[in-house]
This record gives sequence, structure tokens and C-alpha cells, in this order.
Amino acid sequence: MTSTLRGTKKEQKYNLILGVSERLMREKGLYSLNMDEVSQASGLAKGTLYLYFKSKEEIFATLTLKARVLLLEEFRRAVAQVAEPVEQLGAIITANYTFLRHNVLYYELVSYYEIDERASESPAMAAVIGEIIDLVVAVVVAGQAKGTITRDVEAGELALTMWGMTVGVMQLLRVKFPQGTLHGVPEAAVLANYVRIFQWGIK
Amino acid sequence: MTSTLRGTKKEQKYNLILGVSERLMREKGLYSLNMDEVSQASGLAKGTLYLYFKSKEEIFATLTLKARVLLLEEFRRAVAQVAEPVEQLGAIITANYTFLRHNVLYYELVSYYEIDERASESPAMAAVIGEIIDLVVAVVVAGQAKGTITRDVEAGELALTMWGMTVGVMQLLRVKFPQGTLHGVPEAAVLANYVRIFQWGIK
Amino acid sequence: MTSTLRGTKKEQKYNLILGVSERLMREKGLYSLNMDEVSQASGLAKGTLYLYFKSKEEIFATLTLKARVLLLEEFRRAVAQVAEPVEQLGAIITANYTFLRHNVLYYELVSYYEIDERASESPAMAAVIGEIIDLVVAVVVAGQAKGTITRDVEAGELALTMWGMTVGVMQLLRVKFPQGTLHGVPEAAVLANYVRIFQWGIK
Amino acid sequence: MTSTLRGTKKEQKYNLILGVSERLMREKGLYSLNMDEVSQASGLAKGTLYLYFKSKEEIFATLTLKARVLLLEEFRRAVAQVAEPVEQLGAIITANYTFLRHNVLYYELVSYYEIDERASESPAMAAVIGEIIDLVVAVVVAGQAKGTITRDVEAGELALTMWGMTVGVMQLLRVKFPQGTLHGVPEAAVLANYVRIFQWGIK
DNA sequence: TATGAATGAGCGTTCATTCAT
DNA sequence: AATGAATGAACGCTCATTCAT
Repeated sequence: MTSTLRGTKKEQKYNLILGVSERLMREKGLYSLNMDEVSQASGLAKGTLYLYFKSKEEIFATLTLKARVLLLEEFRRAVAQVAEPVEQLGAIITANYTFLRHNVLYYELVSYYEIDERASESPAMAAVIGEIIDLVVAVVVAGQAKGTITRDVEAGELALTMWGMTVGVMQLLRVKFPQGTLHGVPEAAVLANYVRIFQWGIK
Repeated sequence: MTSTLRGTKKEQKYNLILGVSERLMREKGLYSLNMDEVSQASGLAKGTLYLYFKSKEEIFATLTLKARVLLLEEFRRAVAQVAEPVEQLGAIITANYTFLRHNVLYYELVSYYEIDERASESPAMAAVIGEIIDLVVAVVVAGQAKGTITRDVEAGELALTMWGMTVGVMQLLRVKFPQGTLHGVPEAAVLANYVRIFQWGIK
Repeated sequence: MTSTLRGTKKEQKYNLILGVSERLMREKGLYSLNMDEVSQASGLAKGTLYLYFKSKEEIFATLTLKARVLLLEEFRRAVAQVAEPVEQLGAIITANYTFLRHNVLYYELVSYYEIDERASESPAMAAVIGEIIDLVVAVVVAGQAKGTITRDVEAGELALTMWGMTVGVMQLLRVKFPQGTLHGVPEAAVLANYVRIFQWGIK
Repeated sequence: MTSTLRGTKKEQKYNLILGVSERLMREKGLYSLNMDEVSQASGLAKGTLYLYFKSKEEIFATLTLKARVLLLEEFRRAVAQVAEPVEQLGAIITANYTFLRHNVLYYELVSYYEIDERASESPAMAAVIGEIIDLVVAVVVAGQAKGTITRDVEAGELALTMWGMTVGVMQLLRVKFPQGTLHGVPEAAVLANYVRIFQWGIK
């Protein structure tokens, strides 16, 4: 949403399209979003959609950017809530999980761009991931300074590795624990295990 | 492949379809496989394909099963090569990485079913994952018996968690490190970090 | 039309599509042909059209090839009807005109590929023009041998030049003489002038 | 451009639209001109374009008129440069060719209206062709008076025929000689042949 | 005079699956 | 068992023109 849109009718329509797209994705799945339905559900002509988004892909990207920003905010909040770096990283993971469970669609969108090598990210989208990595790096550096996180691992590499591990675990929970358990294992146990292993592993 | 197929002409055709599909996927990407090309490249009529696979999805599933079986075998081999349970788990992760880099398509197929909750797995496919989990569980149990792996974590839960983490890291390497580095970080560093964190984390 | 089609049901449908396309082009103009109408008018599903022609362009090309072949045949017939080379060239021009007036659509198609540098010709299409040029070259060579056509001009170049001149005059007649006259000048006069100038010019 | 526009701001915008359209056509081809781009490139609102031109077609027509006027001027200049009527006609053909090679777009526009019977010409556009014809007629009449051009052909008919022939040859050169040669025949040869045949033919 | 948001019919093409033979 | 012709809904996107402001 560019600044020229703010507070205008244009902004309302821009948000309408985004909102309708989100709802349709939630109802019928990420991949079955189609412009005809967005047009119909929003009451806007098909051509009008293209005045606000230059392609269907751009709707995806915009929503994903929004999701990533929300996720970053959650991470910032999580970091602010505890003092100890190792705990902060744990809080980030927990925040990630909470986000996943409260915003399934948003997390699917985040995942989508982590998974599909064909989907190219915009600079803005990459920037948010950059900020997330920076946030984690700062926490890790602080922990290393305090001596509670091992200095054997370079902070940037650790942040990247953590991102991969975390996305993987979240995905497992999302896809394989649709009702919250798998083979009798509750998802909370998997999450707790992951946090524990990670926190011990970086000491 | 059912037992009635073994050694017959039917089996040959079944394998032909699979082989051709694999080749086409490799050449043009997972998602652009289409039945027309399979028909043409195999020399079989389009209708014939449906005598052997009831849908395109079933070809995907069959190939994925094959990929999972190969992955399981690699894991078995990895476990056999070292004695210490903690090292065995590290070997499994490394084997996973090697498999990814040597069998891009197979790993994409494995990932595909880890990602898309719509793609329902057959019992056979689930069984292989079960065997993988069982293998890891056995290693973990052995480690816990020897005291080299913490008893704080239940073995089954740990195996599942490890699966999630590992798939996540592999995905990161596959999607974001197309040329082997990201922001100057070599993928080997990420892999090594992951192994290190994991091994320390489960002590 | 490939030989595998001959006499089969496939051939009938192939010709049906061609026939319907021709009719629609005649009724609504060359440029407004669209696949929806072809589908509807032929009673075939849209997908079926693409079993016979891989694109709309291919329908154009096929019809144009047919038109060119017919034109070539007319030229052959024209050449056969008179003995003297200079007269034969005149007969070709006249045949061209008759063809234009009897097969407006076909001539439009021929023109289409003479005009639009974007429309790429198939080898088959180019071959027919090659044969037309060859035919004219043979006549010119014969005339030069007999001394009734000047030897100042190379036969191949003359054939090409004649093609350009003739197409231009036909176009003028087609586009600017819709009712057969322009500013009181009857098209027959223009045609006769052209023939006269051309025949005198090559002496 | 009506007289009420002259020297006003209106005139400036009118010319701006024309200039931008021309540039875009040159850059992206005649047929891909679209009003969105004209609006954007000119800095004028889309609706504004329609205050100056009642349709896209009118922009085409106006530019074509301009092209025809330029062509007429070239013809006048060509006629002025030599004295002998037969040479003057040759000079017109050569000027036509030079114009084609120096003003590809303008010549494409001229051709466009010679080709498409749907594109209806305005009186003004027809008038310029009329002047061109008149110019040629005057030359022919002069030649007939001097006895260097045959009196067998009526001057008006000859002018019209010449127009058709010339446009045809130019088209051939434009479309089929993109690099200046075809099958080893240089375009200069075709042009020279044409001039020669025409000049001999009218004697 | 000028704006620019909105329209919506229109288009060529794809492809998994079916079913009569 | 094998064929392969046929289906037809689905899709993302374009663009000249209009009209309320």
C-alpha cells in the first residue's frame, strides 16, 4: 500500500481486494484463489483488480509481506518479554507457533515462499526476512557476549540455521498434526522438544 | 506395484510410465508433468496410462514412495557406518543432505508431501515414514540406554521433532541456496551448525 | 493435411474446422476469427480444435497454404493456355486478378502474409512461393531465349519484381475498388494498363 | 488539427499526444500502441486523450495523414529535381523508396491504409492521395505532350496503376527484405528493375 | 477543460480425465 | 488390455472507451 493511497477511497478498494482474497484463500485454500472469484466476491470488475494489483502474484506477495511483517512484530514482542538471550530465542519459537495457530493462512503464505523456488520475492519481502534475521543475530550476539550462547557458531549462520529448523518444525505441525496430535504425540510435545533441543544445542 | 505385476509385461509398462514421468519431471520440473507428454514419451496411449495409475496424483505418490524408500535405505546405511548413537543421528542428517544434492527430484517429491496438506498420503507412504521414525527411535533409545542422549525427551517425540527440523533445514538449503551460498554463508556452514546444535541439544 | 488423415473421420473433422473457419472469416472478416466461434459453429469442443491445429495461427497458415497452392495451379493453367512467354506473363497477371475476384478470402490470406512482417511463414508456405517464382523464372528464361524478353534483367530478379508489382496492383483493386470503380476509373482499365506496362517494360 | 488550435495550449497538447504516439509506435510497433501508454508517456489523463482524438483510430489516421503529406512533399521535390517526365516518374519511385527506408513508421502507416479495407479514410486523407495522383497525372500529361510517354494510356489510369505497382514493390522490399537481400537478390536490384520496367513500359 | 477510476467482454490456450471402440 | 479422440471448464490478463466529478 503506497502512501498515496492512505485514507482515500482507493485505499478502501485496495484493502477490499486484499480482504476478499484473504477470505477466499481461507475458505478454499491458498492455491485455488482465482481472479474471477475475487472479482465477483468484491463486486469489482475484473479489470479493476488489475488497477490495484498488476497480477495475481502481486496479491500473493502483498499478503505475504503483511504476514511477514506481523510475524516480525510478534518476534519483537517476544524478545521484549524476556531478558535472557537464550530465553528470547525460545520466545521467538513459541511466538512463531502461536502465530501459526492463530493465522493459518498467513503462515501458509510465509511457508509458500520458503518452499517454492519459482516464487520470486520482492525486495520488500526479502527486507523483512532480513530484519528477522537481524533481530535473531542481535539476540545471539548478546548471548555470546554474556557467555550463555556458544561462540563456536557465527551469529549470522546460527540465525539462518534457526530459521530453517523453525520453519521445518512449524510445517510439520501444520501439515501433519491437523487435529493437534500424530500417533498419539501432542503437538505441544514436539514444540517443547524443539525448543529444548535448540536451547541446549546453542549453549 | 502389486505382486501380480512382477515379471510380466504389465510390470514393464508400469515401470516405463514411472521412468518416463521421472525423466520428464527432472527435465521440466515437478509441476509441469502432464499426461500428454507422459503418453507421448512412453509410446502408450493416454487411456493406457489410466489402466496403470488411476490418476496423475498416483504417479506422484508412487514416485514419492520410491523416494522415501531410497531415503530410508540411505538412513539405514548411515546408521550402519558409525557406532555411537549421537554420531548415527548426525550421519542420518548428513545422508539426508547428500540425498538432497544427489537426487533433487526425489527430494522435491519428499518435500512436496511434507508441505501440502491437501496431498493425502497412502498407507504405504505413511508406513515408510513410520519406518524412518522407528529407525531414529531405535537409535535414540540406544543412546538413552548408553547415557549419551538425554532421557528428558521421549524417543518417539524426539524422532518426530528431528524429522521436522531436518526437513526444514534441507528445504532452506534447497530453496534459498541455489548456488550453494546465501549472503556469503556457505550451505556447508548451515548444515554443520545444524548438526552441531542438534547433537549438543540432545545430550 | 498429413497423409495419415486421408479418408478418415479425422480428415473430415480437420476439414470441418477449416471449412467453418473459412466461412466465419468470409462472414466477419479475416481478423475477427476466434476460437470460440469456430468451436461453436463446428459443434466441436474448444479443446478438440487444438487436437487438429496447434494454434489459431496454424489455421491461418493452413488456409493460406491452400490459397497459395490454388493460386499456383491457376498460374500453371494460365501458362499452359498461351505459347508466347510475354503472353504467358500477362496470363499470369490476369489469372491473379480472376483469382482475387473469385476467392476474396483466399486472396486476403495471400496478402496477409505479404504484408505483415510479424507473420512467419512455414517452410511449406515458402515453398509454394518458391514454385511460383520458379514458374515465372522459367517463362522469363524462355522469353529471353526467344528474344522477346530483354536480357538486361536477370530472370530471378524480374520474377521477384513482378511478384511485388502484381500484389500491389491486386491490393489496390481489392481495397480501393470495392465496387469496381474509383473516381470513375473501372478496375479493368487499371488491370489492362498494368499488363500493358509490364509487357512493354520487359521487352 | 483545426485552425482554432493553432498557437494555443490546446495545440501543444494535441501535438504532444501525436508525438508520444509516434514514439511509442516506433519503439514497440504500429499495432501495440495502446491508450494507457500514450496517457502515461504524455502525462495526460486517459480521458483527456479523448478530448483531442475521438478514438485511437483517429490518432492513426492523423499520423497517416501527416505521413502522406510528407510523402507528397518528397514527390514534389523529386519532380522538381529533373526535367524529363519519364525521369520525374523514376524520381518519384526512388523518393518513395528513400522515404520507406528513412521513415519506416510513416511508411507502415501509409501501407496500413492501402491494405485494410476496414480502415476508412477521412476526406482529408483521400485528398492527399488525390494530390499525389494529380501530381503524377500532370507529369504523365506533360510526357504525353512531349511524346516521351505513350498516349495509349489515359493519364489518370496510369497514375493509379503506378500507385498500386509502387506500393506493392515497396511492400515487398519492406516485408521480405528485412536485411536488404532475399535469396541473394539485393533490394537495390529489385528497385532498379522496377524503375526500368516501368519507364520502358510507359514509352 | 481535465481527470482517472471503472468497466467487462473478449481471448487463446491447457490438461486431467473419460469412454466408445 | 489398449486405444486415442473428445471434452469443456478453467485461467490470467488486456484495453478502448466512458462518465461522474
